[in-house]
Amino acid sequence: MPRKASRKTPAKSPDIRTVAALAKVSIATVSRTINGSPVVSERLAKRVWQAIHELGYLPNTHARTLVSGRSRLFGIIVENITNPFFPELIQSFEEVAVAHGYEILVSSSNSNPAILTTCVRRMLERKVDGVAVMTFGEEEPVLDQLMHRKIPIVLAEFKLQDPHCSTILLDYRSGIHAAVRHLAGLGHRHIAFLAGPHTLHSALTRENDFRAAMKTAGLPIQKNWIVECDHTLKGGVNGFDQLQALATRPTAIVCSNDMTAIGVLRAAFMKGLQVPKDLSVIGLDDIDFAEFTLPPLTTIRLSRADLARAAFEALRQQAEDPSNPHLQREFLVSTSLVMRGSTAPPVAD
Amino acid sequence: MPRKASRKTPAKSPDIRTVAALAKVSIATVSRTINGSPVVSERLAKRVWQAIHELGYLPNTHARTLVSGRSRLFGIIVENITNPFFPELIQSFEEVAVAHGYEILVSSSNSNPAILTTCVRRMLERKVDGVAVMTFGEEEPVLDQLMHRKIPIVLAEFKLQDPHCSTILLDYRSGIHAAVRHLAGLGHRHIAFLAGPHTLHSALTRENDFRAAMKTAGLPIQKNWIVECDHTLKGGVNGFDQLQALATRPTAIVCSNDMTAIGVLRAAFMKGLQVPKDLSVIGLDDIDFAEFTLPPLTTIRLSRADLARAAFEALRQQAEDPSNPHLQREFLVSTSLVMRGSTAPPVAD
DNA sequence: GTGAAAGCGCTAACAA
DNA sequence: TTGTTAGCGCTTTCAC
Repeated sequence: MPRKASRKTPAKSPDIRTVAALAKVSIATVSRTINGSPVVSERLAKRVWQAIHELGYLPNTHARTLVSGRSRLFGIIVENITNPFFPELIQSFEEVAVAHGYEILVSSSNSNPAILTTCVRRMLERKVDGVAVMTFGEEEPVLDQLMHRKIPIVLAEFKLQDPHCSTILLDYRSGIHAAVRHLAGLGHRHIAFLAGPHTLHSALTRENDFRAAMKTAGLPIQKNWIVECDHTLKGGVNGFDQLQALATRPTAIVCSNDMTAIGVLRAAFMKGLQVPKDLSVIGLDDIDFAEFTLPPLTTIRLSRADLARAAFEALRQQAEDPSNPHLQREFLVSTSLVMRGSTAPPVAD
Repeated sequence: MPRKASRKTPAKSPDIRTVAALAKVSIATVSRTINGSPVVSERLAKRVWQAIHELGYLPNTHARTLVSGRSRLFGIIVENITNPFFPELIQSFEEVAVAHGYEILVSSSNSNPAILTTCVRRMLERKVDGVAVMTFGEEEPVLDQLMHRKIPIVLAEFKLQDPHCSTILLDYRSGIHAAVRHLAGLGHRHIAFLAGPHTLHSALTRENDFRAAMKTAGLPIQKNWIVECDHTLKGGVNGFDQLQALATRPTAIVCSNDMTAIGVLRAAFMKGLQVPKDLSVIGLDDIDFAEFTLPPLTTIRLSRADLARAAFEALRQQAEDPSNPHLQREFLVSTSLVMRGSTAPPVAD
């Protein structure tokens, strides 16, 4: 009975030694082959690949990471995965990452500093090669942990004087100016802005760009017409209600993000206002859903794919080629107006 | 000049040896302390923790994984992260996982078998301790890879006779019966069903449950009134249009998921139909957004949190206690009707 | 061009 | 109770 032969050890999954044995080479050669080292002779390489396929061998990334010091893992921290903007961002980030042989670790901070800290800690334990912090302005508390350990980071809209930190600048200006110009061209003079939470850099930037755009367009800014919301649907509803309670009301509303705008659409409908006849609404982000609102939302598009690509590229450069003097530390992602059905000339007043 | 002292090696991050040295104990004691072994004396444990905090030491998970054979990593594969159902599921899954000291790897298959295969491969390389395949019925092609390697898997709505595979059964029946009963109670007799793609088990199950519910309610099923859509917004629009083109039209539509229902809402509005006055609509899932549609969507709630918890629990049991004879291999997640504003009695015909 | 061998940071036997 | 030590699976010198 071939007992000894048939049950060596309880059938572990094949490792580099198994492959080496089958291909009749050393494990070094197997390693070189897998990593595409040019020194291996074709003859041996072929035998190695053959063995690999035969065994269905998959290299153990943990072992690789341990010895090489590189995990090929990038973390991405978003504010809230439940906000449609982020899954689209994650999707694109995953795509580029996988295409380059990286894996990603996703976490939501839910705008909670304590959770954010935990996320970072977890990523540190998993030895990520870099972290994309896509929380748009709530990141300060954790930056230290990351920088301290010299982990590459990429931030949105927040510059940091640190050799390991890159920034993606979002050029809201172009999109917001286009939006205001569009509205002004339609004849609107009374334009409100539903801002995001003032704790977010991005929200502040957007608001400032709106103010600037209004000034450029020669339009008056009414203090009452800039109201701080929270980038949620419900926030948009509330913001709209606040605006409606005013003595003089705007004929158009620019929102700091699409969710807010969708909230406005909804609230306006409930109040019997017709968009765009009675009120023009413009969002920001252009989430997939914006196309399907009623009416379809005119909005300022911020490409998630562009953002994701920039974030990945920033991380990749830092991780793979940190000493390159031409390392790009600032990336720019632009915005643009996409016209749909939620804007029209104001009713004569 | 203290040159030698100040630059030992280029300041690597502290490892278990550094901690041991600082605490004046062996590395074994450090390891035991970290892992909560009860044998370490309080005195030493205290010194170790002290050193750990002082150094900001974080254990290297890759090293741990390598030696222990367990990565404390679970994979979760969803069909499409861009569908709002899934981020909510992922969010809950992440929460339970992290609470139990696990990390998660997220991937979208985008209903593409080739991508699915890649996802699984990546997860295998990262040595996940288990995979939750939440693609609702497109999983067959990859199951083999997973089972072959004896990785615990949990599937939604698909039973497999394999010792490493658990199943989460979704009890659509209760919810769908309640929905039909609700509609019948309102006086509807002409009820249509906008199904999901027939390639999905879950879609088929939902459709069958609808048929059964209609039968139970003593209502006729018209062949024309069951149309296959694709679980997207656009699909809902198309489905609605198809129904409208019919000679006799339903007064109520039950949809296989919320996105479809939202599409119907939108299409109905465009056609000048008022929901729920002219048409009742019921969705399935109860995504966050359902509450904010116009009118708010009456829908069959499928709790993502329950689903996520069940999936995690299934995986955890298999990963941590595979030989337990009481291991639970089937989990049930139920559904229930949540009434909102999209249903009403039919107009007299 | 190829192989032998030294670790990467940790856990788990085994000794003491 | 604590410490010593042998690997986990791999990459990477360094010889040959």
